Amino acid sequence: MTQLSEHEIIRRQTLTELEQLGINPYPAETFEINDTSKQIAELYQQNTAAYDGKTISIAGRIMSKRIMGSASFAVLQDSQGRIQLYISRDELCPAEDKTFYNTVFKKLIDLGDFVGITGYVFRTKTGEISIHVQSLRLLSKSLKPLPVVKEKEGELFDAVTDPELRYRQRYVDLNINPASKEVFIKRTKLVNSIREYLNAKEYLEVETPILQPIYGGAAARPFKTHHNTLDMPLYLRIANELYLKRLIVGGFDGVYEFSKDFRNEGMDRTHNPEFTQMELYVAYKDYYWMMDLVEEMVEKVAIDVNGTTEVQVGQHVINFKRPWKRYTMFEAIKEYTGVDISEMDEAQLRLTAHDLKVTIDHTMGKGKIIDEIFGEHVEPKLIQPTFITDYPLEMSPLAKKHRNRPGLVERFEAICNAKELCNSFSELNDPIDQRKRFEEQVELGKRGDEEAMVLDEDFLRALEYGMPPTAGLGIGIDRLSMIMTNSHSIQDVLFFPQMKPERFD
RNA sequence: GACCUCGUAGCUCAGCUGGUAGAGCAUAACACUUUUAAUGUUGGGGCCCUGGGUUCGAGUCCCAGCGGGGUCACCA
Repeated sequence: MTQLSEHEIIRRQTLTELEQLGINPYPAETFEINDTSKQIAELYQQNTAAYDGKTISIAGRIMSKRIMGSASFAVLQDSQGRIQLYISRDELCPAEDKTFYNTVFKKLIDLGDFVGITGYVFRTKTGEISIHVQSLRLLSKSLKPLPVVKEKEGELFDAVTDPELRYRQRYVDLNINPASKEVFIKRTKLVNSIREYLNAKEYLEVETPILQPIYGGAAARPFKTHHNTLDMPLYLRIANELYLKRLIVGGFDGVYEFSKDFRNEGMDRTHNPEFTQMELYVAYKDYYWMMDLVEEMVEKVAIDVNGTTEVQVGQHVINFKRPWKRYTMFEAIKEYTGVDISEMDEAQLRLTAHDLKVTIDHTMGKGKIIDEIFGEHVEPKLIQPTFITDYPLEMSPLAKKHRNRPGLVERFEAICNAKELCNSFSELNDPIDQRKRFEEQVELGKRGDEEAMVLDEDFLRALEYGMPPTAGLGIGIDRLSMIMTNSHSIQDVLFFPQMKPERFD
């Protein structure tokens, strides 16, 4: 343990003093609550009479104290917000003995302590809805001082903005930064919104393994672990695609999963080693159908989370109202570079890339070069939600070949705020083609591509039994949350983002 | 991985061309019966991220490390 600060020493002393006065700083008995700060503020605002003669009982942390002799004001923060307390000595201590007010309340109750209070609602001279306290009970003592953030007319003073403190000690951040709390409430609304939408269509929410003997479904480096009893390596999943498709083979028409996936790669403001995806597979559908679904679902999410289809994101206002623009990848490149590459061979593509100042190397094939041109010249310009369709075959080993465009697959991504929002295709259900594509991946792996896919015999066996035509979708929940909450960094939408260990010396 | 940048009291931050540590809030004591960034008076509180170096002297300059943030690269 680190050395105690002056504040911490003093708070430990007050613990002893409380005990000497017969007050348990961590009582076990339940304190019954019958209201919240938010409800009181809203209801009293509308109808003062609603609280006539009513004794309310709420609990939370003391966030500030203003003592003026034998009367005091304090601010109580509960899960819903804050409300002012008015405490008068002679009401808290009607008898001769004023110890509870003079000593316990004034000196031994600190900022951050949890208290339960009863009293009645009124409005102060200055018009603030407050609680006239009749009884106060310590529910839990705080031994470390929370940072004190003050506020006047919406302006914050001494707000804690240090990202390190906010991410490492999220419990502190949530207590003192209401905006931070709001982000996480919105994230949950977003997840609920998607779930409602998919449940209404009667798709089945399922769970599939996180520990997998063979990882698959995406191009990424996995985390490896080991099972002791079986004495075998296991991988943390990088995607759940292959398991969900097995369920479509098994006869479900629509399955989805919110899944934590793990990728052992670089970290930056849009990548955390563990992240959440929602993957959906629907039988007898194709990627065109899935585009309609994504538009409808994300539009609903925007409304459920923010009440409108328009969301402020950085400098832009992004509008999720349907319909979204749709381009094939070739059309998009032509639109933003003026060059039509749809008929080019690899040599011509290399020249074009050079002309467009896109850096490429010799290991890149046709598909990769196209992807580089797109990534350099198109993606950064796509702010409003836009579908890009029909990707090069080489980049998409799990997608079905395009019905009438050779060399391409039936795949789309939705791009928004210059970032991929989701990825979807008409799923490859031809087991012979799938085996070939896996084998090509294995070749890439042998040549040193650490992200190449691994051949999954059991998955191929499943396809050989037959999988109906299926549309699949993966949508990044963290990225969508970032957009819907105007968050600059993925760390702002994860309660506990991954960080290097803190040192406690 | 490369480069840039930051690390000083519980919190927010000053600290000059190197001269021995400052403010506001918080905290402690006193006063105050409708305050609201409450106020007034008086105190206490620092391994200046860590370790080396230069120097008579380092919070400050140099090197290395640790941690955070950013840009780029890698990567979906």
